[in-house]
Formats: sequence, structure tokens, C-alpha cells
Amino acid sequence: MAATRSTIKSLLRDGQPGSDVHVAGWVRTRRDSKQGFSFIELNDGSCMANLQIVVDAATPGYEDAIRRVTTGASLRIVGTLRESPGSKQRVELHASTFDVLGEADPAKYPLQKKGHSFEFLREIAHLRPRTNTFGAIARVRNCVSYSIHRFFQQRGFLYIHTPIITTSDCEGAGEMFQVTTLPLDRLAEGTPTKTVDYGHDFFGKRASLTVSGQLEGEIYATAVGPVYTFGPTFRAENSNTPRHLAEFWMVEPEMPFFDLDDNMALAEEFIKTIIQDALSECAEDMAFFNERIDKTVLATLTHILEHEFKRVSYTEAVDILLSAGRDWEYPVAWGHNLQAEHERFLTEQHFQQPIIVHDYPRTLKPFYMKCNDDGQTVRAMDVLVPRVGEIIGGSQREERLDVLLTRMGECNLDPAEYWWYGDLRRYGTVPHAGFGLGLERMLLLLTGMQNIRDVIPFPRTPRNADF
RNA sequence: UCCCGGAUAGCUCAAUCGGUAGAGCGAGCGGCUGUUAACCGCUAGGUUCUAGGUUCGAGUCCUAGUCCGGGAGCCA
Repeated sequence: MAATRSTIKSLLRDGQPGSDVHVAGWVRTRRDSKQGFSFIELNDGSCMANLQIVVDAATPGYEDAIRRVTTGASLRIVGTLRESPGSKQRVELHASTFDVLGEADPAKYPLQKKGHSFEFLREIAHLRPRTNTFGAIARVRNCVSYSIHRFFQQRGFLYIHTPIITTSDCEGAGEMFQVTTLPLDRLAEGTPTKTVDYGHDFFGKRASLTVSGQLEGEIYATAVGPVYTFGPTFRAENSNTPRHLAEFWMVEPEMPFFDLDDNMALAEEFIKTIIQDALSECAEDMAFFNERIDKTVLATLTHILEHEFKRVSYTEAVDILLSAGRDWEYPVAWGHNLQAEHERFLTEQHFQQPIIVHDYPRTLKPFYMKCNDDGQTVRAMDVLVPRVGEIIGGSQREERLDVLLTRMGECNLDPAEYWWYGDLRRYGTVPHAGFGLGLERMLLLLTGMQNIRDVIPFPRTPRNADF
């Protein structure tokens, strides 16, 4: 008898007929033959495919146990691997013993053998990873995460860390920070002093959750060379769309001695590497997405790999839109933000591939982006991909102290608040650049999934932080 | 936050003009079968999102609210 548990993935790939093996997992479905045996489809999450278990009625305890083998139940099986006469699998496991570890009442278990809407599955986020789709998403998300680390580690980047949030009050180990978007300043108007004295707060000043690790990334990038952050990021915007989360994961590399062209080249190589890794390491899951979620996703990804991302300046983009010969819901004019309809036209219809729009008007972008000599634009870049839209935003950073201070003035920021950011320019300033990649948007591109709430295990959106 | 649309069985949905609440899937039971989205038969399963209102009568019409989806803005 095999004492060590094998994964279903390894058995389906390498399992030899005649070998004794031990598996455990969750029942997807059971089919009985009254001629004296039952078929069980077992899944352990190691791969998309199930292992077919054949249980003979002569197996010890069969009569009593087989009734408890229902969809969702957990099982441990010991038996012998054999070639399968069926056409849908190479091998199957003939059980010599099987134990029901945990039952799943079929009258109550929410997951049925047939498909469920993603909206329904969001309500049972604790069970949805037991479905084909969410198991595949979990594996691809893991693959992408590893691919990201490998990409930067192979290039000598240092990984810098970032924080975490929870609404659960059952972690047990003491007082927790309250996070709120309630207007405390206004609530304070009903108090005698009519002010919130953050001096008495934990940090002695008003504190928030991070919306980006970029500025801190610059600190290390101008000390130890290229770095990247990869962690959760929080935005309290009241955004209710299939592309926004209040808590999402972002990758932010920051590179000294990089200009915008270097930045764009790295971003393109980065995205293509992630796609390549997902296709080669999660082939079975990717085939599933192409078959069941979006029949164009593999062709789209292959097309992306085979073409260079088109560089288009903001000014060129505006010209293209103005000469497109069609009406826009939002008028196109230099100096205005590109609207979603404009971005979609450019990447989905005009170029039909990912594009990098660069050198935006300075009035549209934050203070830290490097100003061009034309006095009108900054060295910003957005990577736009079909269907998903903006997947990367980045820029070359302004390394000239005087220009930076001027820009802070234009943006009504107090340079004293950013004294340390200024110091990076006062002492040994260097040209540098970086960008941010939204992990979940990358997953939308890879999987063909429509809603960003379905590519993160536990989505946080306005009015929703369950599980 | 704004503009649309929606909420009916465990799930996905139907219900004509305001007139007895239906189907498929799932579940239970039985049959059949080296099966594999199995198949065939029978049975059970409903506070029609909530609170008001109109009406002889409301799933259906009106008002308010809650939640969900799509689009927009913000962005990654």
C-alpha cells in the first residue's frame, strides 16, 4: 500500500498502471452501476482534471460508505492504478479501501454538478474555489505571481514589502486599527473643539492605507538599484465597475538610470513574459478558459506575443481619434483625458493590439512625472490592452529639484510634506523611472474573465468585504 | 457617485390585458447502464427582495428603500 499521498496531477501525467497509490480530494460527481461498482470523479485542486475512481461493490464497507459519497464530500482512497478502458482518461484508480473524510449533504450543498452564475458564486466565495473555473484562476494567479518574482529576481531587482488589511475582528491577538472613509472631520463639528486631534492618534498624525508604494520604491531604487514592490493596494474610490477593486494587488518596479524608453521596453517584456509563462505552465487551465470562458483568449494572447507594442504619443493618439471619421460621446481635444471609448477604439479597432500611449499633457498627470522641454507634456506612459484597457501606468520621474518644486506648486502640494522626496533630488539625484501593473487586470487579460471580482479570491468593493 | 436594467423553487429563468405560480437543471426515490455534461420515470420543493399604496383581486400598476448586473467617471 502506498503510504504517501499522490496528487491527481502527478498520477494523470506520470502514474504507471499496476502501481499502488493513495489519493485524497473532493468528489465532483458519482455514477453508480448496479452491476456492482461505482465511478467517482475526484478532484484535489492540483489540476483541472478529475481522477476517475472505480469502486467495486465487494470493497470493504461499500454498502454503507457509497451512499455518503456525494458531490462535495471529501475522500481518501487507496488502490491500484490501471489503464482505463474509457476514452476520456489514460488511467483510473481501482479502490481497495476508501474513507469518507467528510460528508456534504446533497440537499444543502450549494454547488451542483452543473454551471452556476459568477454572481451566485460570489455569494459563496468560501466554496467557489471548488469549481473548475475558480480552481483554474487560483492556479493561474499563482503562476503569474511566481512569474513576476522570477522576472525581477533574474534581473537583479530587490523585492520590497507592503502591508495588509482585514475587516475580520476574530484574529484574536489584540487591538486593531479601524479603517474608515467616514468624514471624521465633519463628525468632529459636533464636539466642543470641533476638530479631530490626530496628535492623540496612534501615529500622532492622520494615517491611511497605501495607494501606491512608488514613492518609497524611489527611495530604495536610488540606493540599492532596481527594486519592485508586490503587494496589496487600497483605493477608497466609490468605483462600481468590473475593472475596479478597493483592495487589489499591484506590482511596482522602480529603476535608477532608466528613461521612459527603457521603462516602456521593460513593461512590454514584463507582460509578454507573464503571458508566455502562463501559456507554458498552465496549459490545461488556459485551454479551459479558451473553451469555456472566452473562445478568443488564446488567439489574443498569441497575437500579443507576436507583435511589438505600438508606441503612440498622446498627441498622435488625439490626431488619430480626430481623423477617425466618427462621432464620440465625449469630444476629443488635446488636453482632455482619453475616455474609455477612445482607448478602446485605439487598442481594439485602430491598432488591434496593445499600445503604449506616452507623453501626456502635464495638466493631466501627477507632480512627480518628468517634464518635457516643450513645457506642455510629461514623460508618462499607459499600456492599454484590448478588452481590459489600462493595465500599466508609469512614467519617468522628475529628478530635477527645481522643476519638481514648481510642479508641486502647480498641484497645490506642500513641499514641506515631501521633504524626504525632495532630498532624493538634493543628494545624488539620478534619472529614474517605474510603473505599476494591476495584477487582477493582468488576470482578466489572461483568463478572459469579465469581472475583476472573479480573479481575486476575496474581492473588496464598495459595501462588500465579506469572507 | 451618475444613467439604464433586474430581484419569482437550491440554481438559471418563464408567467399574455391586473384574474388558481410554471419549466429546465439540481435534490430524493425507483429503473437502466464501463459510466464520464450519463439516460428514463415518479415525488417533494414558493412569505414572488423589503415596507407602504391603488384595486373586488397585484409576481404584474404606483411610491420609497435594499441588493445585484451593465454602461460612465476615477484609476491599476
